[in-house]
Amino acid sequence: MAELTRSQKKKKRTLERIIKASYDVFANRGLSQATLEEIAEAADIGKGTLYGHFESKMHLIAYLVRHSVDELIGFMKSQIGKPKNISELLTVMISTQFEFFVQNIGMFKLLFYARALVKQESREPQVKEIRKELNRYLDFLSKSLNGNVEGGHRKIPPGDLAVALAGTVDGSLSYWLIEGVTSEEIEKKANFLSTIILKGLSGEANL
Amino acid sequence: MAELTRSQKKKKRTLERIIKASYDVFANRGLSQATLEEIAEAADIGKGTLYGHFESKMHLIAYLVRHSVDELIGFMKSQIGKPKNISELLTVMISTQFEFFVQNIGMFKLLFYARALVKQESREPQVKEIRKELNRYLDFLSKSLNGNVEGGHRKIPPGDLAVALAGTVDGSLSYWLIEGVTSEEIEKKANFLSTIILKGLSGEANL
DNA sequence: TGAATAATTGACTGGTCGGTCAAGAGTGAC
DNA sequence: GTCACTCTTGACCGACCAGTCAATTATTCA
Repeated sequence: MAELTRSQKKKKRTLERIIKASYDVFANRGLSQATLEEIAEAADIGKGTLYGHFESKMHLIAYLVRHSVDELIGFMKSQIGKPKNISELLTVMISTQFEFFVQNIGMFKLLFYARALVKQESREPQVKEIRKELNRYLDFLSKSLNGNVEGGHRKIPPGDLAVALAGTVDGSLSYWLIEGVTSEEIEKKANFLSTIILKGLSGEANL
Repeated sequence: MAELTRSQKKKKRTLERIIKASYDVFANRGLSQATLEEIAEAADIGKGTLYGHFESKMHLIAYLVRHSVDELIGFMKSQIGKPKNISELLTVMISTQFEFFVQNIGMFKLLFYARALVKQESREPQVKEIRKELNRYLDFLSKSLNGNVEGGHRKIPPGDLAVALAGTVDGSLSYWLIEGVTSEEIEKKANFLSTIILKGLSGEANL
């Protein structure tokens, strides 16, 4: 099953280097500013090698978005566990999201840029796929909010709740990053914000 | 004072056309994808004319960001008036922000792209100015939250409140735009979100 | 009117960068 | 070893685009 030849293993290692380098370069330089030469340089490989792994720059970006969403959802799942009531669930979901992004600023920036990208008209077919990935994340939040609560109909459509959650976390983070707030400070501020949102949501959520 | 020659009036009209066209093109195509040819085409002027009004593409972007922030702050000021308590103030500030952006999606997108831009390392000196503009908006929110309330110290630093406000509104809107939600729906959803945030903030704000 | 000044134009240029591909290096099987 | 196959490479190509500038058109004012 996992019998990889030396050649395949080498290729896999190269791929991993490409991914790591891509996150760094895209996060620091932006999707458009980042060049494939920069990425190749950062990954310490030749530019042509990139095309052995990805069809185009946009395919690479789409891959990274999918990868980020996978990681984010995976981490959320691992943290959500089996909370007893919606209040607990909301607390966990908000703080987990903050935690994940603070630990993975590169992914946060990438997803932020992706959110900008899908607002633009584009001839690139990959953009549609990227939009799908962002919606997949919202769907995951929706489902989690809907499924993990024991009975009782929701007054708030889960989709709206999901947007409120994701939007608040992402929006706040995006402003803090502009102000140059440090990770530690963000952690503290995020805590305070969690409380606020939680209070608001809980009240409305017919807790 | 306002004695403009015909020549100056013409130049002014051209400038207005450029600004209008720039918003359209930048909003729809993104800061990088948008080309000066497209903007000139949309404004129905020659490309060279752009350089009679702006030193460079980045200067144009910086101008638009400043202009958007001016408009946004102006509109907020006109709506805030003299609310009696913080609850009223918060309600007005949240809904006003939503209203402004729903009415001016182009400016919303531009400011969103600008928020992405300032996260990227860049050799362009104009980017620093754009960052300043975004912070100017946060400062305005801070000051409004701080100044317009009669006595009583705040438990929450106004700066954090400002980020919570702006972040929530911008973040939610950015997700709704991805989902393709219509203006009417946004207005309704925004209302609901206002309530949530308000409840959360008010509780915490020691109302 | 006509000379001076201001505004506008769009063909052109130089640099950048995504993508290509023929050549080379590494690996595997015999 | 050696042949076939896979992976990697970076010089090169063509498209694109910000920015320039000499020529053109419009305005001003005497």
